[in-house]
Amino acid sequence: MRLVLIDDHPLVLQGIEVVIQGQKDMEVVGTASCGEVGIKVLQDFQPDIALVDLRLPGEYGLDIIKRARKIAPQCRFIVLTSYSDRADIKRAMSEKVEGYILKEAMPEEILNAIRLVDKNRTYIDPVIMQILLNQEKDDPTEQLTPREMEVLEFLAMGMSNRNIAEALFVTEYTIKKHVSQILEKLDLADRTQAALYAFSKGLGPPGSASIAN
Amino acid sequence: MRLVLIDDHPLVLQGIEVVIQGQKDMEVVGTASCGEVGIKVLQDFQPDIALVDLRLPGEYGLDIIKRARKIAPQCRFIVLTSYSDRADIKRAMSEKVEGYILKEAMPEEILNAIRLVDKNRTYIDPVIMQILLNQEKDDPTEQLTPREMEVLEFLAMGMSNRNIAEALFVTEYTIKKHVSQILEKLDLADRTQAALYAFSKGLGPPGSASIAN
DNA sequence: CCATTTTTCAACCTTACGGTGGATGGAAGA
DNA sequence: TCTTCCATCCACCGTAAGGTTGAAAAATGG
Repeated sequence: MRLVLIDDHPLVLQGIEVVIQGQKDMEVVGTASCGEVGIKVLQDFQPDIALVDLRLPGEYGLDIIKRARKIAPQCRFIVLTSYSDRADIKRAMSEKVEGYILKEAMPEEILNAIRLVDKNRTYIDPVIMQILLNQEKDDPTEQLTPREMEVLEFLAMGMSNRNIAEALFVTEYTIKKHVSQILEKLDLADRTQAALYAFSKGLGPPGSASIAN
Repeated sequence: MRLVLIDDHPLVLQGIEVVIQGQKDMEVVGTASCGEVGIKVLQDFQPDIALVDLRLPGEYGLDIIKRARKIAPQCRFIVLTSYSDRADIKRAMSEKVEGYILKEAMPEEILNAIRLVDKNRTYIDPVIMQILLNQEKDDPTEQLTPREMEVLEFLAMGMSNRNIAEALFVTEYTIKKHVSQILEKLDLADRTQAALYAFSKGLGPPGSASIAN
């Protein structure tokens, strides 16, 4: 198995490399600490499996995977993520990948995942699986219609009803209606609470929770 | 030098350990992956230096350091943090520690920091230093008076003027005045934008950005 | 002690916001 | 086909929010 690692933390890189060096059926053929280099490495080495961090400087790890699919079609991708990133995980599920592992996981679990994926199976960390299930069970945003979700995202950007109306090419009346529905469904008092709620769930300007100022 | 490592990511732990094993003047005497165990380890081994992750499950790494000061007084503390946590860094500066390093840093930099701290000096990653300087230079919240900051925190909790007034034992007029001042000073349109702004800076309900849902 | 800033309170006005009720057309599904 | 849900638009109403101006304690700092 030829592996490529993409993570912006040298220590994590080192850690994984050490874990893998102990296995004789695996080999790390290349590493990268940002997406740009990562793409290049994937193209050059054409590995069997790539471990990619979800959070990379500049662009999301998922965008890199999307691009990498084209230049390294045979490569399977395993997403590395942290438990504290769970707000992003749901969004991450949109792009299909072969595996999800938590950085909090034990090294053995990582090896396990790699071997499973090598056998053309999918590995999703049980903790992540549980997060997804729980989220879909009692997440009030599930009650929102697609259009309401769209409006909620604009709310999370601090926009007024009028601006949202212009952005969506409808009248302000319509937006007011949607906002009312959102507030009722989520049991919130006003748009500010809705904005904060949405923002805390990872909506709003991408990455602003971490990139803020 | 006797070191203790506290980080909830086994891979990072492994990475640091490998880096340090190559040095003959250093020795890792204990590791922990959460605050509770961390305190115990610090008490038992009484190390010279401890590397502590800023984000730990449950409580903030800083709270652990605060507690650890009492049970391991001679121990110097180096905070490990990620660049994406920079919203937390400012808050972290309140608790005085001997060193700050980024996980994105090269291993040599970490060794360098440890050696400096061992010589009773302080090491702050130049990138972090720059973040702090930039923040203090053009951070609009610096223009706010203490009272306005207080009100801003309530805004970040999604509270109405009336509720804030009650909480602070003043009239609603006063809060309206403060809110107007805040909006003008920060160049924002309405309370929602103010709330989002404050929230992204780490105000609002503690840790809700990451613990949400 | 004086100047400045901060905090507080107040009146007035305009606008945005949120609640309520109703109406329409379309799409999806039983 | 009929029903349900969704998205859209409209009107009315009350209240909250934000801008403006002014002013008077209170604290700060030289």
